[in-house]
Amino acid sequence: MTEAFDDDPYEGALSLSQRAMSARGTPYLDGLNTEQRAAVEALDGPVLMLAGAGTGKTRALTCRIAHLLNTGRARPNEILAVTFTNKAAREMKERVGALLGTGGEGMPWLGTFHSVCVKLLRRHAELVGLKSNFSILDTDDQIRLLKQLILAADIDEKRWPARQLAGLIDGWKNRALTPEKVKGRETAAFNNRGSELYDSYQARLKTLNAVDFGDLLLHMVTIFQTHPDVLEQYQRWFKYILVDEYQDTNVAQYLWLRLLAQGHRNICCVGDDDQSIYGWRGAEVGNILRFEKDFPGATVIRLEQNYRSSEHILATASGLISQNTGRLGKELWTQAQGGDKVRLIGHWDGEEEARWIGEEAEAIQRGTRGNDPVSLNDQAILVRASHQMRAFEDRFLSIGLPYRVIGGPRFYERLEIRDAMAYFRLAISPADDLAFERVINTPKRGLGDKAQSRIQIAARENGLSLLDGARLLLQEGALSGKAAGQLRLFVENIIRWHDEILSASAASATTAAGDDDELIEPDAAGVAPANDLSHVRLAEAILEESGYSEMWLNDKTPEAPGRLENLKELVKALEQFENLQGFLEHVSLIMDNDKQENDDKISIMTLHGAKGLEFPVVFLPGWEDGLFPSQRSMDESGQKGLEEERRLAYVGITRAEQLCTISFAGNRRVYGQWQSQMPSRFIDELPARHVDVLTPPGLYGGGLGGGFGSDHAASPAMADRAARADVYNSPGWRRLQQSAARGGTTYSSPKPRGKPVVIDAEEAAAFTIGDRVFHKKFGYGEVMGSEGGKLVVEFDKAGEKHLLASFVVPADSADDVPF
DNA sequence: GTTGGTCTGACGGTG
DNA sequence: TCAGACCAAC
Repeated sequence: MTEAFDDDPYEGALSLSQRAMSARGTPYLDGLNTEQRAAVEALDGPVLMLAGAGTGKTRALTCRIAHLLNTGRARPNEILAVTFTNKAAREMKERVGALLGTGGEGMPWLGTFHSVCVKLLRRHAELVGLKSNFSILDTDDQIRLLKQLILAADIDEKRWPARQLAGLIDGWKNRALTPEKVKGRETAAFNNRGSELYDSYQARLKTLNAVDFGDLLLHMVTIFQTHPDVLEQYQRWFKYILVDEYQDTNVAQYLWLRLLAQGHRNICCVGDDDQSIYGWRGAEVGNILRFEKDFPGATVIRLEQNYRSSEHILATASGLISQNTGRLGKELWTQAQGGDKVRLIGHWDGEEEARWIGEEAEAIQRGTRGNDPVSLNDQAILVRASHQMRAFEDRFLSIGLPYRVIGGPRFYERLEIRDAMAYFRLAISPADDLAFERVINTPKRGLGDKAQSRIQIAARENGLSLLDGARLLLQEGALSGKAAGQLRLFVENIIRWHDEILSASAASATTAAGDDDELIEPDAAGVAPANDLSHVRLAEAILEESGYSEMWLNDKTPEAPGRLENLKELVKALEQFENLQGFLEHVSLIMDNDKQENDDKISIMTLHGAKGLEFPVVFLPGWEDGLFPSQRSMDESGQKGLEEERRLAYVGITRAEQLCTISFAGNRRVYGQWQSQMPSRFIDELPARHVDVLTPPGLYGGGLGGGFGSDHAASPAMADRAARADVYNSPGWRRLQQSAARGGTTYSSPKPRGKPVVIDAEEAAAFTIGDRVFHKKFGYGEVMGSEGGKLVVEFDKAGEKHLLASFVVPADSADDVPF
């Protein structure tokens, strides 16, 4: 695990490249600052580029690639450059292309970790018992498969849901732990059978000739570790390695990189420990903190000049992040001066917050806030969790404010698209059992649970795929008339489609022969526009002949037309690909959905999704304890979790160039129930000097402030003083902050005691606020009030619950009740 | 086997 | 709020 990087046989390469450098100009170096330039020119040996938010990291990185190519140190296909997102990969490709005046193609190994690994794994699949045409399961498939395994293991799926198992297994894979390595590390989860389930999951994947996302990395690490010859080949091949967002790498990615970097030792990692926000999916900030130990003699370059944000915004972000411990430490600075302070405003509830932000965005767009007009495209709302988006969508729809949701439910995750894709998958590989299961009874073919389980049994007993199992049953005449007829049709269709694909690919194989030029491959399977569109026709035919399109035509629900529309779009998207196979690959890895739109719209996205982006105007709503920082994060990871949330806040603030507005609401609907919220503890950590508080008096005190938010902008200084006095110094604020600091359980504002709670006619006044009650599952608690006919009880152990009064009894009578 | 109604528990994000 | 699970009726 700790192989030393002690010997570097490529030191002599220097003179060669220097010769090359003098041959061509280096215009791309112009305009870089000293540090950026150092980062671009330190080509050899390990380099760690600590690049704070907005310091021109991508610029430095792309210039570095250009420089590598321009100085002749490496050919485009000898550079391995990995990113986390498709967006980042695309951007880098484009920018390198622009710098060099080439198309931006021609860097086959610039991509996401996953896409690079797929490419590698297709070449070496047999080393881990797969065929090179393995399919990539998405989360949905994964869950369905795990569900079956849990069922088969006779474990209560209620108690141990498949989602949780998926999380467990992902966690292991992120840490590069194979089932063998997990054995003996058993936890109580899944009745101590977690590793057993993991093992059978992997076995099942192998028989399905499939991998999940985690496997892409894990398998490659396994191959590199067990086949030194393969590893050496790539160590030699990749002369330079570049890694974006290094702080987000997990253990598997880290090992993968280290193994590959052992050859030339030319690895350049770019990252910012303050922007590490993916701990929950296994990212190890430790990787970046440890870089200099891992790669002795590494050059460390800090990019600290910020070109993005105004002075106050930067200072606010810095003040906040300085509360974190264990940082590598960077001092961001800017030449920019003046500008608006970060604004802070509290609202009565989430809807009010959405309303205010909508109005504010429009005012800023028109320039009626005393500012220059800012288009909606240049404004963004960044939320902690995607469910917060809804309030904004509702509001914006009703006032007709154009918006776009970025990273919302993705096109390819829609039901109808997944169904259609399952048909395509079956056509390509009829043995794809997961796809078979998905659509065997969609549209309804009268093949319900009973028929399906018979097919399952027939398949398992004979070691066949479900399709072949079904054929067997048909041959034996084991099914009754109607079901048999439908099944026969289904099976015959699949085989016919499959045959068409086979003959189509046989035809194209004769025309398109060509060997791999060493490790150079045509980029991703068939993204090039195809002139032969037979696969598009086939796709249409599949949707027709399966009866799938018809199913939605006959569907009277309001969403049916939209679904048909989506299916059309799907078929259209196919035109860009050479064949169905290439399309499926694209979908499983790319799956992104951001269309180029030219309309002026405000963006709504999650904080995670906003990383790497910047906007002149940014709104950061929902800064409430429990929501942000998220309760779950703190429960799961304690102090570490809180610091990660703080980094997320830092990422949010640093997205803003000119104007950043933080807001919180006193009340919010959670799971459709109203809940009182407390301002986020992060608000208290903002350096007051750089913050304008727009909150009017009385949000938490007496009368609830309606009517604020309109006039304070006219006299910001006054509003500032008045508001600060109220918000920062009011007893209410202090009390809230103190109870937050105690980590108190109370998310409810104080309620008057002794007032009867009317639940319904029968139960009227059965309970009073402040009553102690007992519930058979949640234990003892205190009645806080009522809502929507339900009792609100704060349980000592289980927290606040909303439940029917009939489920609790007065605490003192608990012993009398035979539960 | 299908449909439809009620009940329950989840909502952190990504490839 | 809302999807999925569950159960009763057709």
